[in-house]
Amino acid sequence: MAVKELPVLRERGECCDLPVVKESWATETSELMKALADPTRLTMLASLWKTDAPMCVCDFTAGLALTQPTISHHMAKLRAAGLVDCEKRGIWVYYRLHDKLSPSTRRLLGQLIR
Amino acid sequence: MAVKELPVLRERGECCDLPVVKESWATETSELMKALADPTRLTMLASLWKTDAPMCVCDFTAGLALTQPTISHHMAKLRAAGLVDCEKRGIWVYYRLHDKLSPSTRRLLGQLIR
DNA sequence: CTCATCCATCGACAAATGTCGATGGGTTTC
DNA sequence: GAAACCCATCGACATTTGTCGATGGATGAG
Repeated sequence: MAVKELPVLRERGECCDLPVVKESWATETSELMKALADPTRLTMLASLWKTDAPMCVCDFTAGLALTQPTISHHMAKLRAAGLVDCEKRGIWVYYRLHDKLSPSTRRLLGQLIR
Repeated sequence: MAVKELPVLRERGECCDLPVVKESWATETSELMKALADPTRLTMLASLWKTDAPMCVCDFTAGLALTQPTISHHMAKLRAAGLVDCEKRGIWVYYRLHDKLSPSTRRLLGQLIR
């Protein structure tokens, strides 16, 4: 609540410099956050994380109250973000967490899903 | 790429059960992710994280190529997400990271910002 | 008091996003 | 073959989101 130590006294019209934050970091990180910023996608990721087994689109269509195109749409976003990988096997398409997730991304998911 | 161990043979029309993922967790976590899913807000958070000093709206207006209402709008979102706190002091409104961030949220930000 | 500065809010707008129904391609079973 | 199933893509639509200009309140300097 209370600001303990105020910065040096302000002069009107003078602003503090911002620390350097790389624009590429901000855009790339926001892309990852966008992929995670949906309850359906989080649920799908958490399911894949917990079972640690490949699952098909129809599994999510059955478990979540959403149509098949919607599930495919969300899976495509997770795939575009590099979070998920898939393999076609017969009639089914098996999705799983991408096995080459960077350690930091894996830690991130672990923290979120716990 | 390759699915090592396939689940038990599938029957057409039969789907696997999803592990239990609480809906409240998904919606709450997605709210946090939405707050982080924007390059401007990430930059502002990283600035507050790195300087560990309160900063004003005009500082960000000067440092980022955005108008003052837009900066205020983003700050309001960060505040609504509980990530940021503010205190008015004279003409200025000082923003800082919320000092009562949960440990998990603090770890999360630490991982993102590095 | 008057004016300049900082800031939040409002209304407007374009762009992005989540969802659906319809369609069609692949694949297996009959 | 023919039919049934799984899935991706397309077009459409409503909602949300990021941005801006305009406005007004609050506060301090002159």
